[in-house]
Amino acid sequence: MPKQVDHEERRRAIAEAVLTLLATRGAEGASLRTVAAEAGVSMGAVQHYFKAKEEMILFALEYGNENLAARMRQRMAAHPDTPPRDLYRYFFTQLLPLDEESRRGARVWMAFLSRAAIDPAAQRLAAEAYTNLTAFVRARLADVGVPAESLDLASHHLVAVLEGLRYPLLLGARTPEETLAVLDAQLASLSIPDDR
Amino acid sequence: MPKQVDHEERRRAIAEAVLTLLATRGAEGASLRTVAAEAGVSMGAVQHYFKAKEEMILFALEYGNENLAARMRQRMAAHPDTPPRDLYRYFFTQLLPLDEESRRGARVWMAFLSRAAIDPAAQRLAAEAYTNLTAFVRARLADVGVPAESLDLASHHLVAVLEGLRYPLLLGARTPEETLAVLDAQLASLSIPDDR
DNA sequence: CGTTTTACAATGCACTTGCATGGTAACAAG
DNA sequence: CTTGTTACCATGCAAGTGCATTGTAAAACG
Repeated sequence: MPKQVDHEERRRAIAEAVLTLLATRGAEGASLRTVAAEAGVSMGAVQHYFKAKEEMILFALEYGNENLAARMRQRMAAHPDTPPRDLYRYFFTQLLPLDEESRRGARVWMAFLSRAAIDPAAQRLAAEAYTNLTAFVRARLADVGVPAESLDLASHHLVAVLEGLRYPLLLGARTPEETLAVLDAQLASLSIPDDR
Repeated sequence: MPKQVDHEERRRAIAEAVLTLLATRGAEGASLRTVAAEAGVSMGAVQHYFKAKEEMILFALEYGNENLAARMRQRMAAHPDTPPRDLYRYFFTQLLPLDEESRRGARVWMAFLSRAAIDPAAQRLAAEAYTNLTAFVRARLADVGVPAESLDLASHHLVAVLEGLRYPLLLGARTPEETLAVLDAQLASLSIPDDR
């Protein structure tokens, strides 16, 4: 066997380039050539690791999702001593495009959605991402004592608010203050027991 | 002067074709040629009415927004005898992709958003559309007696919920029942006086 | 050593893209 | 009838697209 290369590592590096291009230049901006240039490799390399463009895009989107989820878990784990009550608002604000990193994520997610509206494979991926996010939010709400019988509705409701706050904020139709006010109102409406 | 043609009418007809293509084949599916074919005219005709593709797309998006707003107003006006209390939930459900027409609208709006993330002109248009929608929702909430001091927050909150319910429903990650349950929960949380 | 498999690189191809150009047909104004 | 303006249509073009093909260098294996 020839040159030993970490296959998956290379694919992830290319996926990073795809995500950057999706965020900065949109879906049309991610061609085989621009991706290769962004990743600093030749077009042949990209073709070597992905047999078709569709596979490349889908891999990048999936990678982006897993990566986001991993970073979230990592951040939650980085504060093991902080009680859930103090942590969960921080977690939810991380899902809003308030800094450059999450702005990029929101842009990628928009490109993802617009593709999912057309491409069934992307649609399945996006639906799965929604399911995972909802499950995660549900677990956070359970952490802070939202009663079991309202967990379904509360998590659906909160995910909708988070999703709906994202785009107006990203486009500048809302200020961060207005956005956070709505988030706080939503969190306040949850039936959280205030035991110390 | 030559053949008398309703200039604006032709542009709107082409805009309809653009919206159809955006909804069915996404942003990449709306090329000058496909638009011409969808509208049943030659490519030269499209070029005659729009000097550049960007102008065509932006016009179509603007037209789509105005059209949606007009249809909404028309539907509200079609029931002049119904009290606001009974009308406003109907109005809000119309903004969710529950039937084919509003599903098309939601798909167009997604294409709009993904373009707005890249193109500043589209961004301005989209931000304006959010502002208009929020103002309209605010007026509806005022109609049903939401107190003045909570109108800002309530309208922002409700718009976020509507926006956030749209995409998971469109992608099949939520059922219509789950979606409407969240909407009803949001409406129930408003401080509406229940006079008689 | 030689062979084989992997990891690219370079180029070519058919196709689509937005746009420019040149022409033509129709109709109103003089 | 002539002229001028409008409303197209047909075609051409450079650039970009995804993908196939071919070539090459390197390293593990016999």
